[in-house]
Amino acid sequence: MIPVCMNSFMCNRVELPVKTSDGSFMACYSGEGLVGLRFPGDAEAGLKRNGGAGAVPERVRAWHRLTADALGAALEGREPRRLPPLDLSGGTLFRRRVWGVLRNIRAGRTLSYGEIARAVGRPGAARAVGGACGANPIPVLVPCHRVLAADSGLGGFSGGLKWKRLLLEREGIRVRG
DNA sequence: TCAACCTGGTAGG
DNA sequence: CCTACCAGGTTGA
Repeated sequence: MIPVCMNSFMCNRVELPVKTSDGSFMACYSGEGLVGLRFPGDAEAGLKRNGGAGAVPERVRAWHRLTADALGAALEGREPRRLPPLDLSGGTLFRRRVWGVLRNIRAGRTLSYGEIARAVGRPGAARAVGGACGANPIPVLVPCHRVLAADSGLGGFSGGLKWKRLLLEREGIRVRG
């Protein structure tokens, strides 16, 4: 018997919109959980494979409800009470470690890229941490926006710095500039 | 092997 | 405070 799926990258994916007061986000699910979240307007229609070909499994709909609730809370600057399972298997070991640290930064708090580098045992890898943040497939819920430069500067944000500013603002964090 | 990155630290105006 | 510069870890091509 051939396994149906050895890794999430090979699996069919389902994309569902999350309507919020800040626009319509797009959530993407694998067989393991939420694999991606895109900001409103982000084209990148990439690897979607469901194509409306079938009904969305109940399990995925349940995850999606959790996603919608969590995103709603996060956009208000609150800590989501519950998250759907996150499928972060698409990342390298280093990146998954970094994302793990990100998930432990609570709303209203921040860390610097260098601090995270030290936290994962790679003191000199601050820049690589930036790369890992940029590769984060689930922004907002995996809060890469809570990472600032060592001088408290804003740093970067692949989703657009306006979003980073907005998210930090909602959490009551003032950024210089 | 190489260049691209969401860096950090130092040195100089 | 600001610009210039470079060492630096990880990744994907």
